[in-house]
Amino acid sequence: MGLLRTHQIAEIPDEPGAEVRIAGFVETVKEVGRLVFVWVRDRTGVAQLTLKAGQVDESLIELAKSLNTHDVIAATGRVPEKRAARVGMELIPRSIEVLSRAERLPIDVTGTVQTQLDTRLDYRPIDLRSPRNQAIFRIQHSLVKGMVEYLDSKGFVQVFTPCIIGAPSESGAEMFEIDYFGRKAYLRQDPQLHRQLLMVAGFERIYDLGPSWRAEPSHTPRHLCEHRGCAVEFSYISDERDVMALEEELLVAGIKRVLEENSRDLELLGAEVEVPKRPFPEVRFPEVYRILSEMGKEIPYGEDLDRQAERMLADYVREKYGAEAFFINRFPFNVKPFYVMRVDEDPFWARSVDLIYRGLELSSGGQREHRYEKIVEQVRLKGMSLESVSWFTEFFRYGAPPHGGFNIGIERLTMALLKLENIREAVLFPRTPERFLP
RNA sequence: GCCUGGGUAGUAUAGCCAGGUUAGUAUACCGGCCUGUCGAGCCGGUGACCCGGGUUCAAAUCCCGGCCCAGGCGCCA
Repeated sequence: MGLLRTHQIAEIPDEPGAEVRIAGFVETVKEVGRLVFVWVRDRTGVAQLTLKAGQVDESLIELAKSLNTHDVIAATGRVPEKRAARVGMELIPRSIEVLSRAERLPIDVTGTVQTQLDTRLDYRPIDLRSPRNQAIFRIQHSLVKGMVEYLDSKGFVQVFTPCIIGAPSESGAEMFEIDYFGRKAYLRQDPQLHRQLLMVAGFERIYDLGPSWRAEPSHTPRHLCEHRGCAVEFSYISDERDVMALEEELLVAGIKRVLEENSRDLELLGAEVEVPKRPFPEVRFPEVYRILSEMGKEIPYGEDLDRQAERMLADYVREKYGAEAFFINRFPFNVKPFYVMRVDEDPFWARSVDLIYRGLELSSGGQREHRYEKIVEQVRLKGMSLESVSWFTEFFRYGAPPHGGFNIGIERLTMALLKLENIREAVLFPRTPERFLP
């Protein structure tokens, strides 16, 4: 592929005498006496060019000595009779072509001196050259691929729902306001409501892979202003347990793909990954209050969990079930948005489910209310004006199947899977309250 | 948004509390030595106290203001 090179570095044949042309970034130039070693890295690995006086032209040795770290070069050479380089493949070069010169790098991408995340993000395209960073995104790719393959196998259709919406009707989080031809519009904070409208439309099984935006000035290692989600919605469920079962299988499918395809990347990152055992444990409200109380944490009846409570529940589940992934079900309706389905027999509680993995909230979801009168009632209970959400609610007058879904945060999942210390490591170009460049 | 901590060469850090030598170290970079390096080694060199104001004989160090960063909480994916 491509005429500039004949081989990617990992594909160089282990045949003495074979001539190949490779290209990549210069990783290091080392002079040992009159010997010169040049390490070249492409996305597949490292090769060493070995320049020995008498074996290659003097002018080539001079050129090699003049190379800078991260110059981009192409080199033609042959595989030596006896390979001495431990770093990877070795070539005796016949020619070296400098494709692009590099100034001294502003950050260390080798890991010899750890650069702080914020500085690395200032120079993100260069930071991303490190094998470690590339491993993160290859793994993320496999995760998403595994999930998509699973959904496809179950007949789900990938759809694209709007990112610009005309009314700030979803729950809680602040939205980014934009100028829409002189009118106010908003960037979605979740594809939630449009997914539901596709259930009204009779699509039955869909997923939307796309961005969401939160205008919250969150200063934590697990929040972004822009993140991606794998948002799933499907119809004809009997209750929220069907949603949980699907979510379990989805997560397992993604993680299995990573284990199948990324063993070297996982090793490079020192990440320990296991496929979570199914079924995932479930803890329910109001028992959650009792569990926490026994652990010494009092949350008033009917109130939401805080971060500490979430972590304590994760500890509880790990100890009791040995599980890293679990569900929290039946949240109090008063802490959830208007569209969730309440439990008919005890409407204080909602069929609303969070998925926690390695102590981190990966998704919210559950069964949605599909009965028009109930939706209207819940809008009123939330103190919202029916008018503000009628663009959504009105369609439920014309028939809607029972349905549910969830939205798994891709960056959160990547972060938890690889035990990254900061979610910004799991995004190419993170958007946080302080940063929207590069 | 509230709270806490921080800002010293390209990068990462020591020094600050207890103000006073040429601001130390690692790495990067430049030059030199070395014919098998692979975190190469050895020798030499370049290079820094976030900005503004104040206290003081003297400020990287103490005080005030600003800007920037990180983390905790809240919100959540």
